[in-house]
Amino acid sequence: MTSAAKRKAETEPTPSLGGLETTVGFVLRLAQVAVFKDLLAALKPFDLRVTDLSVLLVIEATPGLQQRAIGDMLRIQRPNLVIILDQLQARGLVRRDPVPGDRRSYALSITPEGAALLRGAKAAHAAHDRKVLEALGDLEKERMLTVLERIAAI
Amino acid sequence: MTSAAKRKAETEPTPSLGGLETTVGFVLRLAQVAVFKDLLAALKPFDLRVTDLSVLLVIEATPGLQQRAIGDMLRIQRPNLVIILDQLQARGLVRRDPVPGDRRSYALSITPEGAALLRGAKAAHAAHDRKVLEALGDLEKERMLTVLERIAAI
DNA sequence: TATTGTTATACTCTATAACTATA
DNA sequence: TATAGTTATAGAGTATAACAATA
Repeated sequence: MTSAAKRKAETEPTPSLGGLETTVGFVLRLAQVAVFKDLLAALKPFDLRVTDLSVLLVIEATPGLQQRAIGDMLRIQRPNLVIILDQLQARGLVRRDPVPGDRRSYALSITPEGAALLRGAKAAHAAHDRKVLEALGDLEKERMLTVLERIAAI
Repeated sequence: MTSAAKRKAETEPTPSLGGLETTVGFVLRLAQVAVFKDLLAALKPFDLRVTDLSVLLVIEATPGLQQRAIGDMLRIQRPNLVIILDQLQARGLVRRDPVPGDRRSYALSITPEGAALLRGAKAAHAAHDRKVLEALGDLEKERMLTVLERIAAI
């Protein structure tokens, strides 16, 4: 041990997280950050952020949906969703079509190009999700989802 | 049903999350946001953010700790931690004392005022944590922590 | 009056480069 | 040369107020 290291060992106490490490909230946060980082990396080849993918998935699942509905479902503020859709539309991935009977809103849908990109992105998403599921071990996914939903409803 | 509502029902399909709702990552995110929102509200009376509390807890648990060590433990970039500590110090909650043998760094500690505030904040934190634990139902906390730690290590 | 989408803006969190003073 | 703390700044992500067009 060098004298500097020795002095360091004398001076610095062994650090502790002060109980934080046995807190669900703290570990929940670490897990969520890790999952989003991993998913973001997986979506990199498609130039999509996590939010972009979620918006595309919702539109694909329910074509004709209006912006307001998507924002409500994904908890994205309307002004922020405008920007996201502008970008996706500029890339030719989604369309904003007129809604018969309501000229205020748009019917959103995925373009063929969007669908093609989504196929790859969904495969990457699935691979990522499998990694997360492996971390669950023998804890059933449904059990985990139920608990997380209950926490989300706090 | 009004004619507007009827037209709405005809036009808008029943929306779906497109499989997102059965994804651990998505629900994990909802849970984490809910937990942090609840904790932030619980800490409001003490004028502390979640990060402030975690920093105070770590310093209290290990007095004499240096800024770098705290940043590493809590995953806070050093430049950002400077601001946080500046604020806590300006409020008289923490102290930056000289470290014998290394004039580059500071030994951090909680002041009596900080300790007094922390007592209340810790009680609020504990009450919040009990709410989270209730949402776990019969799933043991240790089991949950283990799974979340494994996910965090993805 | 209320609602959809929009614009502009602000606030928080997080991240990076470069500096200083020490080691 | 490397490290601790700092400064300045930039980039996400998120939030609110106010507007135009339409209901």
